[in-house]
Amino acid sequence: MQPWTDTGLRTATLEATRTLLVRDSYENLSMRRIARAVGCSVSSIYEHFTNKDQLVHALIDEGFQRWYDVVVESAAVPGTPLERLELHCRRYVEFGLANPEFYEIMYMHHLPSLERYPRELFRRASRSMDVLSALVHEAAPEVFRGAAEARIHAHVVWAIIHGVVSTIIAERLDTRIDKAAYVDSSIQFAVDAIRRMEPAGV
Amino acid sequence: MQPWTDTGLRTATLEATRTLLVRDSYENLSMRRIARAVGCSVSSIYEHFTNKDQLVHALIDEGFQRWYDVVVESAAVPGTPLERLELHCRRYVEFGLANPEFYEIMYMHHLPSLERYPRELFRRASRSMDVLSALVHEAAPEVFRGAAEARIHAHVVWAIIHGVVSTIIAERLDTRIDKAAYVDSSIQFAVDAIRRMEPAGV
Amino acid sequence: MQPWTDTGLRTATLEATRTLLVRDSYENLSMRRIARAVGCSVSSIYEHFTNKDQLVHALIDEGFQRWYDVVVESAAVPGTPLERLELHCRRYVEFGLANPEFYEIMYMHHLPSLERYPRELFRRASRSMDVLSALVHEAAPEVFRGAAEARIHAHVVWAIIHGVVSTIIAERLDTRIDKAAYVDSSIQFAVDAIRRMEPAGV
Amino acid sequence: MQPWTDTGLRTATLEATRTLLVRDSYENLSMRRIARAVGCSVSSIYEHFTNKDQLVHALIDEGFQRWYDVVVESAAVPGTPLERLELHCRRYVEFGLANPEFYEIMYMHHLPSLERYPRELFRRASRSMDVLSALVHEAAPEVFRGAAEARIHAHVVWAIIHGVVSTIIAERLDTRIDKAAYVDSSIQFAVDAIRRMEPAGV
DNA sequence: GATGAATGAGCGTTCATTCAT
DNA sequence: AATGAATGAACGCTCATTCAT
Repeated sequence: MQPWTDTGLRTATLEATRTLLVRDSYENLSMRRIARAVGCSVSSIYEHFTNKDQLVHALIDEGFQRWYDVVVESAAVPGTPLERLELHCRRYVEFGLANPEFYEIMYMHHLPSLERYPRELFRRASRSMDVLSALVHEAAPEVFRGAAEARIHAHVVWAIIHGVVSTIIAERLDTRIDKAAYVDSSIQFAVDAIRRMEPAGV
Repeated sequence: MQPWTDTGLRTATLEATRTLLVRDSYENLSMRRIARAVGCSVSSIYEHFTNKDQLVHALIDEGFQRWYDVVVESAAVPGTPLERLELHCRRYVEFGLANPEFYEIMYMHHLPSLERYPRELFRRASRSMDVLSALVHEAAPEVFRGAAEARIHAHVVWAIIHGVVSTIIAERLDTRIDKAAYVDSSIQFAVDAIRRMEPAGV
Repeated sequence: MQPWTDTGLRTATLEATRTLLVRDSYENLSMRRIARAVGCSVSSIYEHFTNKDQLVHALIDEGFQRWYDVVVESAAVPGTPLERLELHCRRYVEFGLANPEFYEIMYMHHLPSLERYPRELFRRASRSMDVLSALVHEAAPEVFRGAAEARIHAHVVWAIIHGVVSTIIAERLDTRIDKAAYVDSSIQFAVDAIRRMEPAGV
Repeated sequence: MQPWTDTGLRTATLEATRTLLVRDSYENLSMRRIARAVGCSVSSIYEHFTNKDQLVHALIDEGFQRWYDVVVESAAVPGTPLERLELHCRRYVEFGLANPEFYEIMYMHHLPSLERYPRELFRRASRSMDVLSALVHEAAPEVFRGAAEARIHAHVVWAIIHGVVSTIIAERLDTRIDKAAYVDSSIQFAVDAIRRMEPAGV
């Protein structure tokens, strides 16, 4: 049923890599460590992934797929556009905080090292962003002269929630700040700004 | 009078490191490369910095100092609190984009690797954040029941501008997005949200 | 009737190996690459060849067989002994330059790595040399007190043509030298030296 | 007095490499083996040679220098041109057989792997060949219409002696052949051929 | 204050080979 | 007859760091 025959080791490798990413961050990720974590030889990993890059790409891909699944599922939840936008934002933060290992390689990492990231995977990565753009457009249709303008605002919304998630993940949030309140405020911030655009357009 | 005796090599090392960070990114930073860039032996660098970590810490410190200088200078510019908040945000983005090498190690880098970052330096780092908190409090004084609440909102504001800068630096901004418009919209977003809080408090 | 049952894969393997030898030279020859070129698994090759060594030996053997075929065919061409000697030399150079991949493993390669090269194959390899010895003996029969002496001179003749071929194959020939003239002169050299022995014997 | 300060390790490395080349041939030469032979760490070798290539180049260079020293010394020996040509050939064979490790990397190895061999070193390598060309020209001056023609014949002479040396080094010489007689005959071959050119020019 | 020499650990990757199926 | 899975050893090379001078 699966597109690739799973020998177990492939899955185990991806899983171990994920774990290592959480514990030691990307910079300390090495094929040797992965092998040690999996409990197999280094060369065995090369049987399943041609490269370290390819292995990471596979993980990134899995991350974007997982996030896209959440996006699709959220988009199906009934509610006003603004409610759905808020849900989207909330799910984004939840996803990021629940999967920091994915989040880091998906969104926080330098592109140069991922330069050879295949075009097709890139496309898969941007699908979710398109949904957000559509949501923003839907939430304040009269405001934006076109999809282009909505796209900018979608990216601004994304800047907020990305700023929130990355700050928390990088452990840069002031310890005196209540995390939940911080997240709530940020999302409120984003949604309110879009909401207030409606009268502004009149 | 100076906290550290400067033989010239110390300064040269920091400078070379900065240059290397811009050119090759943090991942490719090595003591050897630095020494080669400075034109001295590796051990000479160890004469001035006990560690690679310590050297990077010194650079981070320098970055926070630079940013704080900008903050102080901006705070002195006359204008309404909201205007000064906007200026602060704009300067922040400018600073980040103009000094990506500093920005990366200051804000985007994992803490684990900097675990031993001394407490004192941390404090120096948060001074600028305090100014932002004060600015936000000042801009909408009746709204916040206390400094704590203002602090949260200041962090939300920061999440936005940090999201913007880090997205651009990590080269993750959709190529179809106009960068200037993106920056402007984001700052407008942040300031407007704080501004609209005024009547909300009534 | 055949000494080995040929499933097609054996032949395909030898063929692919030959191609790889031409393209990537012996140093880059690996079982993996061969398997990839053949389009089968690595283990399948091990089904037909117990070793990488054995596979190479089979190829060497094929090379010596090919060269022997040329030798036999050349020996059948009518002409004086000296003419046949010249033809032999010319064919040798032609064979070497046309099959550099064979030539390299046949004549230029270190023996140590082929230590286990079976005695029988060695014998097959020296048949051609025997023909050359016979030719030399025939060309100047009165000169040599015995086959032993003729054999030495045959090896000297071979040293020349081998020197020529290996120099060209190793790309060590001075670029200012015209290759054809170089080959012609060398062969002339060899044949003339043998020819002039005739009167010397008187 | 020496152009480079010798810490001993550099020299030891070159020496060990030479030894390994004789024992295990170039194909089995590895930085690890060298380090093991020297009795130091791998990285220590990298302190003295930037590359494996560079290390081998240094050795090749030393080889060509050694051979050139012999060439110059031989050229100073009094005698007729033909006698000096013979001496040159004899010394060549002696040098090759006495320094097989040098000979292999100097003359028998594929160029591709040495592609990056610096131009200057190449020039140093060809100086000796120029001397041989001059010797051949001198030995039969009326024969050759120009230096170009002499150069070809010099290369033919070289093909002989190279063929002899490489055959012996590669252990490809028929065991029934007396090595000394083989060498003598070859050299006689080469010199006689050049000598007989004199009357041929009349 | 500065350096040359040295090192052990680690990196990504490739290799020939084995073995159960 | 053929294969997928796995492995240990080796490869060239870079790293942060130490230490005697």
